[in-house]
Amino acid sequence: LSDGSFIATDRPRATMRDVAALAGVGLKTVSRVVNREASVSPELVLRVQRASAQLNYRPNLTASSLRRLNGRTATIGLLVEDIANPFSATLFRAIEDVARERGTTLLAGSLDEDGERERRLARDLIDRRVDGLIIVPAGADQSYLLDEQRAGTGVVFVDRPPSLLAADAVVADNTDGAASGVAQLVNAGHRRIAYVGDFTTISTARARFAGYEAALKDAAVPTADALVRHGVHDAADAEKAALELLALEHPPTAIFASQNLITIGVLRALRHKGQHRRVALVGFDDFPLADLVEPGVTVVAQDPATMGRLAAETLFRRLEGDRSPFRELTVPTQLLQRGSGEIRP
Amino acid sequence: LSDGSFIATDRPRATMRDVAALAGVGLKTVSRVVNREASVSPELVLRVQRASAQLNYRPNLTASSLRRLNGRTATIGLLVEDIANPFSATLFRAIEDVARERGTTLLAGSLDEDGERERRLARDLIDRRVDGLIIVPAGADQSYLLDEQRAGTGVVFVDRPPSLLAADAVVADNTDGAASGVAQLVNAGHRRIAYVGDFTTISTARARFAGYEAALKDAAVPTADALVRHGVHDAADAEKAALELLALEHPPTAIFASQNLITIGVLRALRHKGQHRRVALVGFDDFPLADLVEPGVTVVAQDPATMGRLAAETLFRRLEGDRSPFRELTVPTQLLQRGSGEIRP
DNA sequence: CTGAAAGCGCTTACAG
DNA sequence: CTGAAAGCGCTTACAG
Repeated sequence: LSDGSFIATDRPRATMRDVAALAGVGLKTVSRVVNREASVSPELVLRVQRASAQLNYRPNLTASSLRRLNGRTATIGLLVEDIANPFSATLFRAIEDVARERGTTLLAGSLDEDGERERRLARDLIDRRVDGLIIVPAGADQSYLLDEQRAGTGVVFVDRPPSLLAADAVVADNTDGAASGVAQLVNAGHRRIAYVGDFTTISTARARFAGYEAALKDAAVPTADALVRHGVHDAADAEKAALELLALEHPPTAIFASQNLITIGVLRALRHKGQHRRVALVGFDDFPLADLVEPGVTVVAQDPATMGRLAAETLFRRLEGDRSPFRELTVPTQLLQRGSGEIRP
Repeated sequence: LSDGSFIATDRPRATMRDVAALAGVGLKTVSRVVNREASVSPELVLRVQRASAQLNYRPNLTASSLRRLNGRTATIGLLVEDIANPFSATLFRAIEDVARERGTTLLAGSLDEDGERERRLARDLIDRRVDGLIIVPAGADQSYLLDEQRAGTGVVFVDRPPSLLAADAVVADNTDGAASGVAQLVNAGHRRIAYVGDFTTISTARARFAGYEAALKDAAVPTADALVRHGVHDAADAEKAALELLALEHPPTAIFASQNLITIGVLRALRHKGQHRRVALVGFDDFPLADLVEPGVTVVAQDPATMGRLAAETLFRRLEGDRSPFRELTVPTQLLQRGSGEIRP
């Protein structure tokens, strides 16, 4: 064990050639042993393994994939909104578990709703020759990936479908799910139901707003522009928007929030105003501890673990040669009644 | 836009050679343009760019790093406990932000406290020739990385220091932080303070337990084995352990939890038994919504964003040639009093 | 069962 | 300013 000073021998890494020389065999024999090809005599296998261990040899995967016929790197890329968001983190973990079974490693990045960054990071992953990409798209146009698809890279979208590109996608039942959440509020007796949602450039935000409108229409509840807030993206925005709604002359008696951070922000505003037991709240997308606050937060729960698993399985099927038509898989949501959505006006 | 059928031209990807041929220049000239080397005539630059665009050329980063002298791949590897845990996810995001400024991409994996998996995944990342590794170690021996360090790979540990290996590390002030949390409970008047903590194989769990013991000793409060539960790793374990503690003949009047999932599990048990306003609770590591439950959960908050940033900055300094002695950076924790820790016996 | 030669897509070292 | 040759560490295609 060192005394803490920096170790910098910069001892060069042993190559296959070095192992071959030490073992007294040809380069190709070392390659066979490393790749566990059967046809090597036990004695040579042993000599190669000894030399490998002695030199602490580690194969260079990037070099091997260069010459390999299929060019596969056993790497896939994942682009999400923000890895620090629990939805994205759960997606990552589910995809990681599927990838691990295939000996595949994940490159990942956060897009922060920036379409330009999406293109830049996707290009970066392509330049590293990932076998496939799983993307929560931020931009409004994914046609830049067409040539990539043609070159054989697997491309699967998750959470949001692609625009201007045909590809596989795994999404939640955003419209129906949102409608079920709003219907819950209607059934509790509410008529003044506010909507606090994300940028309308985001397809899921549009779909959820459509569900909100549909549920109101179904119940013959008139919509009111004053109760609708688009373009709210994080918890701080949402808290502000909710405070404004509560300050209206005719404030809402219930609020529907289009994603987890918005729900949390609205919740903070309700707490701040002491209205959390009086104004009903339903959020889209579940979040940790939603059941432990008082009252518990009623949510339309998505299933990000299933969405991630399905996206990864779809990608690997494509990489294994599946050429069937593209599919859009819809993962059901589930209304979890915990109290906040059952408050009556 | 396609009709939804699978596109599979498998049009081969254009290479630098193809671009050179189409532009009517030498291979090296294309390389110069791609790498933005100055000494190319404007006319040739234009021809190369036209040909590149026409062929939808994308450079192969793995091929370029192969021949490049420093062998750098502009990729770093991150191994955490579980990317779905908010602590790990925040760490990832902070490291990602530093890496992005350096044009570097992240490969990441979850270890689930499995030392064998740590070695396997670390080897996998090494075989992909990452420039550096940032690791939350799961195993009890990181000496397997010594040859890697010598070969020039940057290795930085975060959250937990390495064992049997000298390397840079960024950690929280686990012992002092835990002691401050337990001191809060002592100051509120408690004498029967339980400890619910993780596996003692985890160095941070040991350090936090040491803080618990030190705070009790400082206050001349005798320790009681019946009030100490080690080996609790997730929320379900913690809920069970807390229920057992509450069922003791002389149950604790306060509980100290050694990490975020344990705190949440203990909280569930207290709720379940209707004891959350009677039994005090302090947790190590903050978590979302800890301030929104009632009473708010008093925690010893870590700063995973700062820890991740410092770890990444340390790694990049090493990659840029810093040869100073290894350092262990300690990031302070902060006691956040929210109510649960201020409950009196 | 084994290995020498060629080549993957690029950068390096060198010559013009 | 430009490009032909050699080589990075490996796999392929082939010959023995």
